[in-house]
Amino acid sequence: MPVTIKDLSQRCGLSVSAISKALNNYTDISEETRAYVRKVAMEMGYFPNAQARALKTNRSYNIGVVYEDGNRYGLMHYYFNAVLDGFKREIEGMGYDLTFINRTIGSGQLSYLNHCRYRGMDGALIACVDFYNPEVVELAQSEVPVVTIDHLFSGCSCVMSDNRSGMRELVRYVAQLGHTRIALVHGEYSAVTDSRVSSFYETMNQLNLPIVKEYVTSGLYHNTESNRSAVAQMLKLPAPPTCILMTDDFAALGGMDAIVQAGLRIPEDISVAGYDGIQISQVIRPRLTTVFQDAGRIGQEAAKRLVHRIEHPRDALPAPMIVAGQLLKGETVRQA
Amino acid sequence: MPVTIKDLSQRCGLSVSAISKALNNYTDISEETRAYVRKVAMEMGYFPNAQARALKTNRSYNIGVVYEDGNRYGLMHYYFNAVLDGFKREIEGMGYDLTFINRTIGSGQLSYLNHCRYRGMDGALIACVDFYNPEVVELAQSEVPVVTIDHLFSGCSCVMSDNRSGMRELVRYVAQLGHTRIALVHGEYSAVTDSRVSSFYETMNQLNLPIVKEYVTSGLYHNTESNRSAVAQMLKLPAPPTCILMTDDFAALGGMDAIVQAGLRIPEDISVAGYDGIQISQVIRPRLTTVFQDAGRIGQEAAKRLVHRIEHPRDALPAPMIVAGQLLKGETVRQA
DNA sequence: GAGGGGCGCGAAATCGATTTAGACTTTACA
DNA sequence: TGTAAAGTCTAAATCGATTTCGCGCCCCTC
Repeated sequence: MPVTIKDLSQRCGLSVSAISKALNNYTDISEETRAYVRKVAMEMGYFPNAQARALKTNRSYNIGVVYEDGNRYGLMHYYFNAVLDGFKREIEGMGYDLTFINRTIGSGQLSYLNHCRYRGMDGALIACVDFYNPEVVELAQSEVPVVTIDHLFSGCSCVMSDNRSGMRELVRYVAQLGHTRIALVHGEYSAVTDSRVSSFYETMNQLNLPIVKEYVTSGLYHNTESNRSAVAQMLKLPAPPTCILMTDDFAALGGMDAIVQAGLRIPEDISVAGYDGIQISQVIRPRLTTVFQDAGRIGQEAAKRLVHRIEHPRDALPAPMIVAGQLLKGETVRQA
Repeated sequence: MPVTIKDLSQRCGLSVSAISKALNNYTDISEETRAYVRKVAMEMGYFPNAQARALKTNRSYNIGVVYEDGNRYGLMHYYFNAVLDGFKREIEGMGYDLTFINRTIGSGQLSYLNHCRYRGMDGALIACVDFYNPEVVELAQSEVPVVTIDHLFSGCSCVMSDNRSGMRELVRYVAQLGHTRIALVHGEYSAVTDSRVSSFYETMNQLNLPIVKEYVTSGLYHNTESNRSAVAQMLKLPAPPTCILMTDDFAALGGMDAIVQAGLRIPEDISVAGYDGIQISQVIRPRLTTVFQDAGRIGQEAAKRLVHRIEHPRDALPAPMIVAGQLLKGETVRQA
């Protein structure tokens, strides 16, 4: 059994409260006593009981992670896993633990918000979810400090990837290589999709490139099949595009496969690009042209912001942080 | 503020203990009262405070996950993420939460075991770690119920993939296609590596195939560069192998790249196979020949075993569960 | 009608910490 | 020298639950 504060009290010949104060740097404990208590605590291998402390202080040093999308990719989502990994490293370094939030308790059901309250979460990270889910909205607007990734709720901290400039750079790059018939397979409705699609239109307009209605179509993020069929459709057009931008790197694999199946070569016959810059995109051949989003850093920044919000709740909420992407010139886009 | 049991007590005109008993199905509360309390609890949106309950009962309904390997792939490890995903779904369905175990607490350090105690974990999943790490061993041999993936500790529940039969099937398959110069790039030392390597030797012997010393070499799991260089080395041999088995699917991408760089084609000039059967392996072209391990199911079974162990501690420890793999005949191994 | 046995509920201790209020000792100062 | 002010520590309440023990009450039985 772990050593309790009571054990320390007995061993030191001091009251329980004196021990607690000594360990928590209260000023009404002499330097001498404090040092003595610390020494004994170390010797006996004492560490506080998290639940007892949390019960009294309302601080659990535990952060909830809402990480379930409707499509159930969950922990298999490459981009978000990288975000979560960065978040985890950073927040653990600051003394917090990470617990997944779900909607069950014992045999019953609980909303995300109540699950956070149930465990006394100090804050929550919302990533990889449907941000339009009412339960997600409820949590974001509650008293629980929340940080979101790639979606802005009023009153919440937020870190987002700069999808506008990423898409702009990408379009400019392929345009500069001579492509004019550029297609976009975008993901399902979300803030991210919104930024990318509108940036796509904007940039195409700025470059005086024609926007063909059939060239802009909808797929699903992280879903190879949806990109496969979207691309297959496009290839059947009388005048197919010469370059196709996919929803993301992983899904791009499906789109690329459709191209190969159609007997075309990448990039000799048709160019493609992804988005995200996940690890595999740079390991496969041909190396994927894509926009790298520093997911690890995004997670890290999210952790910093959330902890600041928890520990300094009265500070003004800073503007959402925008993390710039970086164009990776791979081997899948070729001079047109 | 959440509703407490005291609020319920006032509202119902019953003692706090009566409320608690009613909600916990004690037999000394009348059916009528029980129903009444439940109804009011529902109306007021009551749910218990996890820390208060855990403090008293020593049951946190929280499971620790040790998930940090020395190589820091952590949450980016495709195979283990799939295991964790299956584990998470299953265990959440049984009313438990998942918290990552690390080695910090506030500003100090804590062993994995003490971190579990600190949070009052009901049990722990050990996956994706160096199983020879002394702290991991300490946790496995402690009073905390533990389930491990792909490594057997005495006294612990365990679910493992059948690496012996998987490797056997794979070797037989490529041999049957006429390959005799079969190479193996295996991963770093571990129980899994051990099974695969010894099964490789066994099967080669059974098939009366020659084992060339230079054909068996060491790489690192999940590391494309190590497989790349291992394969590059082999290709320089006077008589290179005609088929190379890699540490795993992801790392195989590096090995395959080395082959392409050397101006060879897959599988026309040389055959390759991976291991794991992760999602991307079946999306890339050529589709990778590999052994599929049902990671989701492995995680799920691990969850079931762990919970059983927690809830029925006196039951005899069942033998480790061995989950069979399944050969996926892709497009990267060809008739020799 | 007195004793015995359920039944239904309440009082109080408890888990392991934190924190307020107060007590006692020593020092400081007029 | 007396009193105020520090300086150090203790006692006890508290957080929100669970659980043991015991107390009435009703009914049954002899």
